[in-house]
Amino acid sequence: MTDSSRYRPQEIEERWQQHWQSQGLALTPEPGPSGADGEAAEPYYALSMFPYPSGSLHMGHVRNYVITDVIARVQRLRGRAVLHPMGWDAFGLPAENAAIERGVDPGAWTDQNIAQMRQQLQRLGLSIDWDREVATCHADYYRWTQWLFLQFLDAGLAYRSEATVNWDPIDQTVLANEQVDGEGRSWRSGALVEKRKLRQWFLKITAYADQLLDDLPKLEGWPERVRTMQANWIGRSRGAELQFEVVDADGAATGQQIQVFTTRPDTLYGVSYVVLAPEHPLVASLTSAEQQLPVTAFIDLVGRQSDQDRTAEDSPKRGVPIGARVRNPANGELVPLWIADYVLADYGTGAVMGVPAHDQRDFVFARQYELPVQQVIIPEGADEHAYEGGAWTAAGVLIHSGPYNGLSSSEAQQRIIAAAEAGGWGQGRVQYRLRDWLISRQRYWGCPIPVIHCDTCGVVPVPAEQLPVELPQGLELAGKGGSPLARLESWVAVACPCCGKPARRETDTMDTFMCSSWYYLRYSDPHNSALPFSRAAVDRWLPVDQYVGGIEHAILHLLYSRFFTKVLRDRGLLGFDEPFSQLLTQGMVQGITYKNPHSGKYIAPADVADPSDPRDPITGEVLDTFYEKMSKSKYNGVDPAVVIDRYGADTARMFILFKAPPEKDLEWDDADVEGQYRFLQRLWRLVEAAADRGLLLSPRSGGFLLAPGSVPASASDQELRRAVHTAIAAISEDLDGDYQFNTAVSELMKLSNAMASQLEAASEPVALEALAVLLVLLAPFAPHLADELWQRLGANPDGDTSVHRQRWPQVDATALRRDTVTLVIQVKGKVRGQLEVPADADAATLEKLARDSDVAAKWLEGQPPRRVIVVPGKLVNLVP
RNA sequence: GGGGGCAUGGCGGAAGUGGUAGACGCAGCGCACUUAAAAUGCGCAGACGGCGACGUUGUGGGGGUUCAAGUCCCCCUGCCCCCA
Repeated sequence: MTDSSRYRPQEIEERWQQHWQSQGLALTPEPGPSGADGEAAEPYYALSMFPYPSGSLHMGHVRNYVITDVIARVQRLRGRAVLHPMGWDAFGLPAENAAIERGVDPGAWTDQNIAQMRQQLQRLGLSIDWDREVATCHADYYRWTQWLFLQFLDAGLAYRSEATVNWDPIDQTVLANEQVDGEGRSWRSGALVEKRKLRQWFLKITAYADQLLDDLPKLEGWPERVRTMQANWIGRSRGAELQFEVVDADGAATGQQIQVFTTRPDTLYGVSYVVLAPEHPLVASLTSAEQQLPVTAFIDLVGRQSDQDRTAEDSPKRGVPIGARVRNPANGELVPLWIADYVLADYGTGAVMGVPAHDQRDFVFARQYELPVQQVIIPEGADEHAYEGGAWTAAGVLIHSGPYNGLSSSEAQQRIIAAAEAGGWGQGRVQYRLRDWLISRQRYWGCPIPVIHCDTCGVVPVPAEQLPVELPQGLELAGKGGSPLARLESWVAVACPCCGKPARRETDTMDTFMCSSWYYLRYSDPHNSALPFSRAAVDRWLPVDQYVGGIEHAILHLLYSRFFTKVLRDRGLLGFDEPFSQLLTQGMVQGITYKNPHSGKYIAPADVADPSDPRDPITGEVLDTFYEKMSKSKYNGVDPAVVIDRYGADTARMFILFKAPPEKDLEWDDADVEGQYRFLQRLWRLVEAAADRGLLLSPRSGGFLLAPGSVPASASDQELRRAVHTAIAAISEDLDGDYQFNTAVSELMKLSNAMASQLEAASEPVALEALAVLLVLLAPFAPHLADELWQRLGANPDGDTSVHRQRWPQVDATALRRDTVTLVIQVKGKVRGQLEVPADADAATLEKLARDSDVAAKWLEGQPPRRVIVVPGKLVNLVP
């Protein structure tokens, strides 16, 4: 073989990328009748979660965009009109921090990063329609984020309110609940979040809690896990709101009421105290003179704790009585009123009834402060003395509950709620864990909230025709002390759009998740300068057919986007209920990681001399070896650019698709990358050798398949054809709905193996069919190599019949047919032998063949089988 | 504590509705080519026993249903994720 015909990806990939661009292969066609054949092109929308433009592409990005690219390319080959766009989630703190640290302009810094990442992405050979690119930090995009905010405001779904909020002391801003993790830390800075009472903007996502929850079962194309996570997050619980009268020292009603929320109204007779959150508004007025001091001290103490610390089940429960009593509305009993750390002001009514016998937290609390424990529920069928100890929190049968004795928990709940509603002391209520979405941020690099504060008119929206409210440029950013925009007096001071008097701009910017909650809608109509998108465009392309991204967005981004979609639907701006039909949550890309177990230090793989016996290069200690998400601090990252330089994008793509199923974590392994490179080289040699022998494809597009039903004369031709059509069937199935790229690649390998041994003996039409099918099936995975070989086979002499313009091949069922099949003979369920039998033999024939076989003779020892099970085409089981 | 998911060779992973476990690849071993190596090609390869044809055993552990279980049911163990 001449040297010039070796597979050198470095020499072909960039050329094809440029060629595809000049041919407009990735541009979004208008759906509808298209092409000479007049076939209707159905729209297909393939979308990856857009990246934050950090400036450098990592392997997680590569995996994400390659998966979506394969899907987009397959759909094009299947004749769909494909929308496959890309954009940038470009507002956010890294740009602002870079500005503070290095004195650069955040906008310029971001644009430079975008340019750099776009170039890195293009090296992967992605079929992205760059004409539809968006960046959330550009005014022609955020103008519409502001416009949409005003829609929320107009709908009564955006409001400003004073609330106890999460404050990130490092990033100097507030955060939404969704952005605080289980340990009470900021999702971005990792700082322990503090509680502050501030006046902030919220979106009323709770108004859509029911819909967001009830529509989850419709999302059949979503992983069960994500749906469960969202359901847990919304956390709907049904219960009751009950009123306890406050009484004075003599037991006379004072006229004040305490409202408690409970999911267990059936335990009402077991109440031995009532607890208020320390922040509850009635605490001050109800505290008795002698309890004043301890109550004040306690409130001060609790103020320094996080919600997580306060409500964790294993943390100690603390509280103080405030010196007042309330009356149980069911039995008239007087019980003390306490405040305690485990009750939160903004959850439910900020007050709970203490039922130590049937709630674990109440139980711990009651034990600690020697409050009475009254059992009112017993397990069904148990006697009332059978249980003693921890709280019995399950449902059961009521005791010590007056008229409700003997009822089941669920029946008692209904009756007690009914009694409360009739008696005017409570009602049934649904409670959510979901809080309203806090969207204001005291930072510069975000989308300005388009309202103006006027002393006369109050909060005035900026008129739509004055949008965008542009971010002022050239600001001095300090990173401390409130919103930077607030210090820019020339920007803040404006005339009220309503009355014309001097007024002040809102200086908070929006949470970046606002910007990312609607970008997938903008791609349908990215250049619209009159609206964020036209109803026609958005309804044509959406919902997104396939969305691909990381599981880390299971709650935040996906919940917010669903919320946006439902609100915009109710505003008549779009006509569907859910934004994403199918969701694929791809696993992480992990790198091999070495860690010194004693010092805890990470060691770079390059410093480990012998990977089979990894040791610390300095101390010689044996290192721990494991796979973990790639990151700089662990020295376990692999730079995509280095891999592409060395092996080409096609190898990187193939490796990443083959190594693991898409939703599982993927362990990066250089040896496997080499293996993948070898496979592509084998393909190259296989096709080149065929071309050298004069096997050439005519440029006619789509005409490479043999007529359906063709049966070649020779057995070897039939065998090759069977391999070809088996591959078509298997790969088509792997790419249908739930994606199994790993097995699809392995089917390509099998086809290539079959062709390597059978192609030379094959007749020309069968060989050409095999070659063409191989390259079309390969095209979505290794697009450069497939197009190069397609051309080398003569199928693209003028450059306009690219392999990517072909049609996905159809399976010819006759090619899969066999004359004989291997029949497995089992004796008592164990495989004892096999027999070649005619493929069309009926059950009786198969049974006879099996009974008469040597295997039967050997294992049945002359005894006739008691029973025979025949699975036609598969096996015969002889049971002695 | 509640919920969701997972467990298959040395490794990554395959196995429509129960029907030949280990496809495909990596690592490994043998052979060919080579002065040699690399590359390439051909072959072997779950474990145990046997020179062999074969046999036994085997999908985290234990039980069950079935002619037949990686797959279905029950119990247990371990790991991951979400919510407390």
